[in-house]
Formats: sequence, structure tokens, C-alpha cells
Amino acid sequence: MAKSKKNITIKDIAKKAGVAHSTVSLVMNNKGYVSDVLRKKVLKIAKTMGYEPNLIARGLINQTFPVVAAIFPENPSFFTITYFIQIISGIQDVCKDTDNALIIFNLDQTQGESYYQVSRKWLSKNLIIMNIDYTRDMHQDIKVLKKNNISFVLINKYLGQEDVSYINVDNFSGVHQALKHLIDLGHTDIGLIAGDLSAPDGMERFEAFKKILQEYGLAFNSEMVYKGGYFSFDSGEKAALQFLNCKKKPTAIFSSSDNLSIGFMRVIKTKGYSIPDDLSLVSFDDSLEANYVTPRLTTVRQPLVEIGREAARLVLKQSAEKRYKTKHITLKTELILRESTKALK
Amino acid sequence: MAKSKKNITIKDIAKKAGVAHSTVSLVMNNKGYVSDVLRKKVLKIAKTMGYEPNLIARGLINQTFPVVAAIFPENPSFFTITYFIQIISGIQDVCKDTDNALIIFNLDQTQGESYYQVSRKWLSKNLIIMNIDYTRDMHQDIKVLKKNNISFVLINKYLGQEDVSYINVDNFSGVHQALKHLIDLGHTDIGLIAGDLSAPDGMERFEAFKKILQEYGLAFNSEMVYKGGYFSFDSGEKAALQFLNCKKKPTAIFSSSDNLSIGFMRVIKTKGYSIPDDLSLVSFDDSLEANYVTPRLTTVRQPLVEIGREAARLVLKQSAEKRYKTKHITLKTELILRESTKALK
DNA sequence: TTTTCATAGCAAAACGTTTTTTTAGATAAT
DNA sequence: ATTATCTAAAAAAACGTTTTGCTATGAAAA
Repeated sequence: MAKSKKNITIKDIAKKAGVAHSTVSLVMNNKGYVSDVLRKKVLKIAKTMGYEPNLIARGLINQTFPVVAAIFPENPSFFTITYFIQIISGIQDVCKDTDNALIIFNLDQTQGESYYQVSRKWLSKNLIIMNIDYTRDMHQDIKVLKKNNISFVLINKYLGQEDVSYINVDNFSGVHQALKHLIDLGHTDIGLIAGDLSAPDGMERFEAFKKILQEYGLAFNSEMVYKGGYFSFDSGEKAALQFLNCKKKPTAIFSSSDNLSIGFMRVIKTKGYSIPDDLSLVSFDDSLEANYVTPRLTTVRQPLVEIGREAARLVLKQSAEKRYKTKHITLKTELILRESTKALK
Repeated sequence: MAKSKKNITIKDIAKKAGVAHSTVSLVMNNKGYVSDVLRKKVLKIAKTMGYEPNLIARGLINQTFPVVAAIFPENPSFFTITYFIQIISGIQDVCKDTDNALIIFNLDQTQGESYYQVSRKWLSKNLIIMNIDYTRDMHQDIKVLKKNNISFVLINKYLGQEDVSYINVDNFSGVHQALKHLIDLGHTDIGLIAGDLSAPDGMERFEAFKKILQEYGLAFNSEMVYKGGYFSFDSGEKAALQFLNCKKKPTAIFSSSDNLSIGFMRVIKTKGYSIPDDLSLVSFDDSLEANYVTPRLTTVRQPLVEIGREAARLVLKQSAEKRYKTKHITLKTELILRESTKALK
């Protein structure tokens, strides 16, 4: 492509102002010793000439570029895609405010690509890692990132030994909100659709379910636990089959994710079960779909956009520090009441 | 943040190989006159030292960075968000293959931000513009981009005078697939849920609907056109109200988008209408939700991922050319048969 | 034998900043 | 009167590449 009209540089301004270009730089960055008169003059010239700093040249100095890299695994099919887009949206919010660009990557694990490579190649010192691939051993990744002092934060709890920053959601209180709601409605026979038990979210919700039932003096019946395997629609359908095959049926169910719920509902509906008339269901996530399914899902909302925002704020804060302290941020959930639950007669 | 261990540069390699660093550059770019022996030697050293070119330094030379910028308006709420993520996913595919980064922006129109500013600020000469905000007058934007010879392509047809590149979908043949299906099932009273008529997609589907009905010798009844205003869930609900208020009801409906369909279905279901028993419905988009709603939607699939891929390929091809020719790519749709349609008894 | 020409490689300039160093005058402290 | 300190601004170095121009060789052409 043909070279386009050259942009205004600091040198152009310097020439017009009759000063050294380094002085212009000082003015632009509000540093050093420059008299007020000169400072104002330079600023004015810069403005009228329409000066925009060249980020590449700036980047060459400090070997970094103001970008936040959001990285997720190649095939994020096991989580619904709307889950990501909301988080990304939150990241984008703060990137915009802080004048960072947002770069999106997916790592090809089969190629053995590492997080550090992304950072190094794209000169980004801010990595937000969608930590949802629990088959990946993060140990080496983390070691390298730490050694090179790259700021990174994980979306979702990290289960390994190392101390790393992450943002997650308070699953216990979330499940508590869900179960309290069902119990308030008079339900005592409460089933569970479990998600991916190798994922922290899946496990925590499962554990919380048991503990809270106990807390309320209710029996935990493993026969009423339906295991989908993942958080997907398909897993919900699998769980539905288990539900249908058991004699002992609950009057209410807590589902570990909206996707599970949607898949579950689709199957049991074809077998004549009506929600909420035959079965109350409270779900988890408040995905975009939750509000448009019939019946609309009563669900525990994860503040996904806010998760993204917090992640971005944290990763930028970290990279601004000489030697950063890791931090864990746990966000609260909120119960959204809709149509999938009903008082027990 | 503390300076991390310095990366290997071209100079390090030059020193070890005992040559000038410019020679190493020539080797790396496979240019100029370098003997085969030396070339291989340098390459080997580079590999063992783990050399990675510094994109910033490279960018400083040609004043550009290998990034594709995907830009959409501040509030893309009028289109469903899953629409975007699939396109983005396609863009990401080819970015990955071509070693470009993908940067995502939303333009704050209230702040008067321009597309060119994004290009200039982030040194990207590859812009993919989500052209869905028809309240924005693109005239000035396009003029500036063209003057500066920035490669850009629009997602969706461009209605203005200027010749610009865009990717869109063959709405006519899409609607034809939908209507042929309904007619094959025996329907003759066919209604329409219209989308945003100020958007090319909305208008084209509307026009196609009329024309194809005529082609089949069927009457177009404006009483059976339900106008939602946008492509949203809410608009679908609005359309449903119109449907319910009319005496004359169709036996089948073509809906301009899945979101419209989902909103529509939700409302009429509460009034006792069953799809597909009382009413067949064929939709447009094949959004992620279409397959998980009850009944699962028979719908005309837009190849969203492929749209993203084509857009990315085109924008990169353009920017590689000295003076590029604009191009319009129209992709074919595909009818996905599911549960929302039924033969007329 | 001299001139051209292709090959091989080095040296230097350029890209646009930021940062460090230098110069120099003015004021304050010894 | 001399040194130190502060302010102000210029000059130079640095970041890691690519590109341009130069030098030097050997071979082919005149």
C-alpha cells in the first residue's frame, strides 16, 4: 500500500516552536524543566497541528505496547460463547478508559504455544487468561510468566500451588441464594445438576450444594444428583436422561449452569414434564439465553461484565507496579427471579 | 514493573556470527545478497538463541503494526451479541494464520471518534467495520479512510454512494429457501415478521419476501406483516402483539431473525399458540440460541464465521496492494431444518 | 587491459519517541 | 569571591529493526 501522508511528529512541532524535540517530549509528558510560557506555546502548536503520539516509537523505548491480551484456549466450546463475550465486553470497557488496546487470542495448545510467547511476540505485559482448560498444566506457563515479571490474571480460580491473581465468583453464596429460594418456596426434595467437576466452579457449586442442604437440615440424596460432565447444553440433556431414569424424583432442582438447564429442560419437556408446575428449577449464570427461554430461568447471576472489568483493572494495576502482589477478587452473585420456580403446594 | 531479561536481538546474533547486524536482517527477511553458507549459519544461530523479531522496531520502520482492527459501535444492543462473536471468531481464524493480531474496539460516537483515528492511533491499516449503525453518516469517515489509503471492509452491505468493500449475505436466496420450504409444506397464507427496515438486511428480506410470494403466485397481505422495528427479542414480542390483534391469521410465518422469532414465540406461547402445530415458523440467522429454544428453530443459516473470515482475508489482501480495488462478497445461506415448521394438514 | 556487472557484505541512516547528559545562566550558600 | 543548587533548554544516546549506500571482490564483456 502506498505511503499515506506523513503524520505530525514531535520534531515538526519542535521546528515550528523553535525548540529541541526533546523539549516537546517533556511538555507532552509533563515532565522536566520547561518554563510555563514555552510549555503553553508548545501545547498550543501541538494542538493546532493535530499531533498524536506515535505509540510504536514510544513502545520501542520501553519495549511494551499499551495492550491487554485476552487469551483463551482454542476450543472454548465447553463453555458457552456468550459467557466470554460478556467478560470481553467488561475488559474492553476499562481498556477504553485507560487507552489500552484489547487483543484477543486463542492459544493453539496442540502447537504447544505458550502464554509467554504471546506476551513476548505482541509486546503485551498484560495478560488475562481464560482459565477454563483444566487439562492444561499451567505450572510451566506460570513459572515463565513470573520469571519474566509479566502481569497476568486468571479468570476463575486457580487450583495449583502457585500464588497467582485471579477473579472468581462466590459460588457458595450463589448456591446459597439459589437453595434458600427453593427452600423458602417449600421445597425439601432438591436435586442437583452438576457441571464439570474438574472445574473449580463445578466442584465448588457441588460442595456448596451438599453443605447448604446440611445447613438447612435437609438430606443429600446422591440419587438426585445428575451429572452432565461439562457445563454445556449437551451435558444438560445427558443429565435429563438420568433424571428420567430415576424413580425417586425431586420437586426442585438446582442446576450448575444455564446451559445445563436449557439442555435439561428441552429433554424433559418432551417427556411431558412442565417447569415450574412439576418441577422448580433454579439455575446459575444468567446467560443471555436465560431470559429468552420458556420458561424464563430463575437464576443466579454471575456479574460477567464486572468480572472482565475487575480483571482488566487488576492486570493493569499489577503491570504498573515494580514488583506486584498477587490478588484474588471474588465477586458476589445475585439471584434473578423469573419463571422457572414455583411454591410447592 | 521491573525490566525483565532482555530479549535476543538481531545484534546479538550478528555478534555471535561475526557479521553486521544488517546482514542478519537480510537473512531473516530472505533478501539481498548473502551467501548460502552464511545464510544457514545465521539462521542456525538465530534458532538456537531463540530469536523472535521485535514487532515494534519493525513497525517503526514501516509505520504499521500487523493488526486487524474490528470496530463496532458503542451499543450493539440492537443486534444480538452472539452475532458478533461468531464473526469475530472467523476474523480471528485468519488473523492467526497470517500472524496478525486482532484488536477490538467500540467507537464512542458521542465523543465523535472516527474510524481513521483508530487506525492512526493503533497503527493498524486493516479495519473491519461492523456496519450496523445506520444512524451514523459514514460519508466523512469513508472519505478520510480512502484519502489515507487505509484498507477497510464493512460487514453488511453499504448503502451510500461511495464504492467500498463489504461482505454480506444473499438475502434474496435466503428468503427464497425459507419460503420455498413453507410452500412445499403446503402453506399459502404466509406472514412476515419484519426486522429493522432501515437496515439493508431488514429491507432486503422484506423486499425478497414480497417478490418471492409474487413469484409463487401467492398474495401479499400487509395485514400479515408484523413490524418489530429492530432485530431484537423485544421487537419480536412487539410483533407478537400485532399478530395477536389481527383477525386474519397466517398458517406460517417467515421471521427476519432468530431473535425476533424467540421473542415472538415467547409471547404467543403464553396465549396458547403452539409452534409448529398452530403455526409454522421459519427464521433467519441460525444464531446459537436457535438450536436451544423450544421448538428448535428451522432457520436460514448465515455463515457468520465465514463472513468474518472473508472480511479478514479481504482486508489483508487490500492492504497488501498498492492501490486496491474494492470488492463485494456475497455469501450464500443454508436452510437448517429443525422443529418449528410442519406440513399443513 | 580496461570496463561493466553481478555478488557479498559492511556501515550508516532512518523511523519517532524517551531518557540521559551537557551546557548555561541565575540564585543561594559558603 | 567561590562554590553549590536550582531552573531551563539543548544535545545526544538509546530502543531494534529495515533500508540505502558504499566498498570490495571476481567474472564476464568490451
